Formats: sequence, C-alpha cells, structure tokens
Amino acid sequence: MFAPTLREVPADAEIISHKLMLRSGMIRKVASGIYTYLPLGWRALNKVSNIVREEMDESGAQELMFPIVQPAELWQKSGRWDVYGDELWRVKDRHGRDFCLGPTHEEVIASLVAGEVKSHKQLPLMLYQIQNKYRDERRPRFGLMRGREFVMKDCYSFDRDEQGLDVNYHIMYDAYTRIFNRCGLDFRPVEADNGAIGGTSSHEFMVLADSGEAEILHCNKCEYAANVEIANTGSVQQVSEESEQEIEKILTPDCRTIDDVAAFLKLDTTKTMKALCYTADDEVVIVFVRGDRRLNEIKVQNHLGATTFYMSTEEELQSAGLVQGYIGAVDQKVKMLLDTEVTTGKNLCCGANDHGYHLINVNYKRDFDGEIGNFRLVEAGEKCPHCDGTLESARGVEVGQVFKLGTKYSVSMGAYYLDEEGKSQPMEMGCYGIGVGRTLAAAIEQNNDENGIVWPLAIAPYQIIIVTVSEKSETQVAAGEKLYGELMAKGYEVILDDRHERAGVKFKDADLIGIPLRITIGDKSLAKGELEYKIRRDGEAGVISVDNAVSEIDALLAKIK
RNA sequence: CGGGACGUAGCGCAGUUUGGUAGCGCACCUGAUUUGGGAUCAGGAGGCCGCAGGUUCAAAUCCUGUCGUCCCGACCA
Repeated sequence: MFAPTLREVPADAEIISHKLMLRSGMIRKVASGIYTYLPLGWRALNKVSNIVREEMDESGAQELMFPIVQPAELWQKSGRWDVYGDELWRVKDRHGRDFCLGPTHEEVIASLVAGEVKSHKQLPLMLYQIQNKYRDERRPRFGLMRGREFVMKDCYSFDRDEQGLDVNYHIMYDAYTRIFNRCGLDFRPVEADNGAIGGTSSHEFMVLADSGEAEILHCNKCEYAANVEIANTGSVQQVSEESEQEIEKILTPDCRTIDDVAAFLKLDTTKTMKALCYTADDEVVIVFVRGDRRLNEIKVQNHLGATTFYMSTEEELQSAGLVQGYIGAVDQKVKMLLDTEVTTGKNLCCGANDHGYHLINVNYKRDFDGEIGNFRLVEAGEKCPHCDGTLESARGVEVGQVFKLGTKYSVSMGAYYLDEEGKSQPMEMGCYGIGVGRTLAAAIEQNNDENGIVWPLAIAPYQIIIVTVSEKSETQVAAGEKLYGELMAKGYEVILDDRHERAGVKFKDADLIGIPLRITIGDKSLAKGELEYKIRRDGEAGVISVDNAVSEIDALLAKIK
C-alpha cells in the first residue's frame, strides 16, 4: 500500500484539513493549487463522488463527460471569452488557435443540447459530469479548498418554462441536502449572489467551519440565512427627526480617513458619509454609504448591471474631476448612488469637493440627490429581514451552489425548442455544482482530533483497519489474514497493517488516516479467543470473539453509522 | 495585482549578520537488542544550499536578475 504518512507537518500547510491530508498521505502538491491524489485520498474522493453520483442518478440526471479543452468560439458566442478575465485558463494549439481549459461547462452543454434537442417532447433534461475544472486563481489557497485544478460535479437542467426549472431546482436542492447529510457534514443552505454566471436565483451550501472563506449571516429565530454578499436586514431606517441645520464648509487639514474627520469635527461616524468610486463599464460612479458602514461591491455591481467593475484608479478620478479624499455629494456632477442610510440621516458630513475641506449639515433632497438603494454590507446584530430575530455571523466553506440561469445561455448558444404550437422557445436552464475535493476537505475540517482525521463512515477510504501487534507472531499473522479475507469477502473495505513496525507506530498511523473501526490482534486476547476493537471517533474499545468476528463487526459498523 | 515572508537531504529546521568549501532532528539502509501508543545502540547512504549572472584567491553566505512557494489584502460562478 502506498500511503506515505508524515510525522511532521509540511511548512506550507495552514489549515487543519490541508495539514492532515498531507500528513495522512492523501495528497501531495505538484504546483500551487494543483495536487496529486494518492491512493487514500483518491479512495476518499471517490466515496464522495459516488454519493454524489447516486443522488444525481436518483434525481433523474444522466451522467456524461465533456472535454476539458474547449474552443474559444464557444466562449466568444456566449460573450464570456472577453468577460471572464484572467481566471479563464487560455491555451493555444499548434496552429495558434485559441482554447481554454474549462472553468465550467455552460457553453459546451448548451451548445450540445442546442444541436440535439428540438422538441418540447425531449424536455425536461438533466445532465451532469464529475470532472476536473480549471480556474487560474490569483491566489490558490488552503490545499484542496481553493485550487487551480479541482474536481467538480456540474449538473445542468433544461426545461420548457420557469415552472419546470423551479421543479428541477428544488429536486437538486433536496439532492444536495441528502448528499451533504450523507457525507456527515454540518452545513447550511444560504441565499447567494448569482455573480457573473448570471441568472435569477441561487443558493450556496455552506459547511460551517472557522477556516471557511465565506461569511454568512443567519437568523437566530427563523430559517433565514444568506451569504453576507447579498444579506439583507429588516432594520428599518426611520428618517431622522432632527431639524435641518445650515450647511457649512470647514477646513479639515490632514483628515484622510473617516475616523480622522469624525475626530477632528467631534462627530460620531454615523453622522458622516463616505464616498467610494467605482468604474463600471468605463463610467465612474460614486457610491455613498454612512461613514461607519462597509460598502458591498456586489450589491452595487448588480444594481448597475455592470460587466466590468473595479475601484477607480487615481487617473480615472482625476479625469472625472474628483478630489481624492474630499469627494462630496453636493453639486456633484458624477453619477451618485446613495445607500438608504445616507438619505435617512440628517445633518451629515461629507467632502466639499475641495482639497482640505469638508461640509457639515448636509441633507438629502435639500443638498443632493441620486439613485437610492441598499449598497452596504449588513452586519451581525442587525434585524432579520423576515422576522424579529437577530442576524448572527458564521463562516462557511462553499461546497455546492444551485443556480437558476434562466435563458441567458440558451439564447446566446441557440438552445431553443418547439412548443406544442410549433413556436420556438428558449430553454430555461439551471446549473448545479459541487466541489468534490472541497467537500472532502470540508469534511476533514469538521471531523478531526489531535491524533488525526476522524472519517465519517460513508466517506472513509476504508471502513476497517486490522492491526497485528507483532508480525513475528505466526498466530497473529494467520488470524489477521483470515479475518481480512472474511471481511473482504463480505464486501468491506479493509486494510491489513502487516508492516514490521512496532504496535505504537501502527496505532498512530491508523488514527492519523482516520479509519472508523480498528481491530487489534494481540497474543493476550487471541489466547482467549478474542480480538480487540476500537472505534476511532469516540475511542470506545472492547473485545469481540474470533469465532463471530464478522457478525460482531457488522454490528459495530452499524452502530458507527 | 499590492503588502510581507521564505526557498539548504523525502519532511521539519540551523548555518547567511562577520565569505574559508554544509550540519542537526525525523524518515531511509545494515546489524544487534527490543516489541501493546511514533524504541535503543552502532554503522551507513543521501545535498548543482531554487536557477542565472556578477564581485572575490574563495560564495549557501555579498550584489543583480529571475523562477518558485506561503501568508494578509484585493479578486473569485
């Protein structure tokens, strides 16, 4: 067996799942964000894949396999060749023709279905694959959590109408719930942004873990949970009853930040407005949020419907006539977006559009106007948008996401069908992804102790490990091989640790690689006709009889489940 | 991409300040003694000190460049 375990942790691993996968000999790094799965890792990965496969098949989806290498034409047709950015891993063939390594497969599948499906009688249709994806991440991180090459299950649904899409969306939502339950994960579906993939509705499945890259807000009373990127609040902003004061221009030297300004003017930061400038599809816009709040870029981008979106450069600010650090809302010629809170507050402070000066007692409508919206990040402690509960914050690993795509790709790729009246209609698409390797890593994040991995039985690379205390004992060796054969014949996945190592080494490795049930064969108990067992998760230990070993192991495994 | 750090044996590290021809622990090989939670002793093998230039009698060490890796941020369907 090729399972090179490590006593020490490689220096470049930061989070527990990455450390344990390296130490247990599951993975090795080949390049940043690119990993080899060794036999133990590959087995565990396939356990997850097979659970996913079973639930997809059960849901009526059919498995197929798309190529990794995709021609640029497909991506040009959908428009994403130019939009996707540097993350799209572009390659050229020997003739100089453009291709990419698939980061996702909407184009390929929509193109396939466009060519093959012509009638409403062929719908609905759900197709999926489990395959490598490529995204040239700026910063790969945390082992399998964010790689540049990773295994993903992606499923796509095609329906005649929104009602059909809705049905399949819920079928997939339920399948995902079963999948992550079967993998033994503590997870939560949350409302999510649709991002650049487009579409109308989306949920992410988040495995709760401190190492998670995503922040979610969830209600302490009801089921509401959302990615902070799109989270809303029920906290109502009453228009302040304060009477409007006369506007004043004040010299504020060396006040570069909101805190500087607030301190200098002896104002609360809630009485200030901050201006953040973005370039959206080549137009500079200013977004104002209350000084103490954080801007939510995704909400702004979605509001604008912008394809390209980034914080404006200094040159762009200058050519738009904006004075960095002193941008104000009064007499502003550049397009302004106003977060609700800057329209409900009274007598606020903002920049004076003049270097070194701020305005105080600025008021919405009287002094400035603009497009109003919800542009800030909601924070923990605010009210739930659905009930009177309070939002709490948690971190999560996004292991899956379900999207309603609508007709975006069917239209661009030409996936139309003829309805009963012979009328051409674009198909309603949904797409449903699961990061298989990430799910595995997330499972380790949630299932480990100081000795190593503690696999949930369903995704353990092996269910049982048999350890002989001494390979010099012929009776132990014989008993071990006999039990191994019997368990294998029953269909169990078993390791027989017959290395000529001391018992301590074998026990440590068994714990490290996290096998749920350990059977120890030693002379003392063997003489009494007994084998010892130990359950990895809770450490429960005891003996079973040699004669009834297999049936007693059956019972133990049933209990571990 | 901005900021920070690091590349010396399979892994973890020291050595770089002050240039003198590479070391420790674990792992690996041989032997002996051991053998129920990562044994002990003895003997060994293993290094283009990331790479390329430069300075110097002499470079792991100084200089320049370059590649790679990690962390924070930004970014991310």
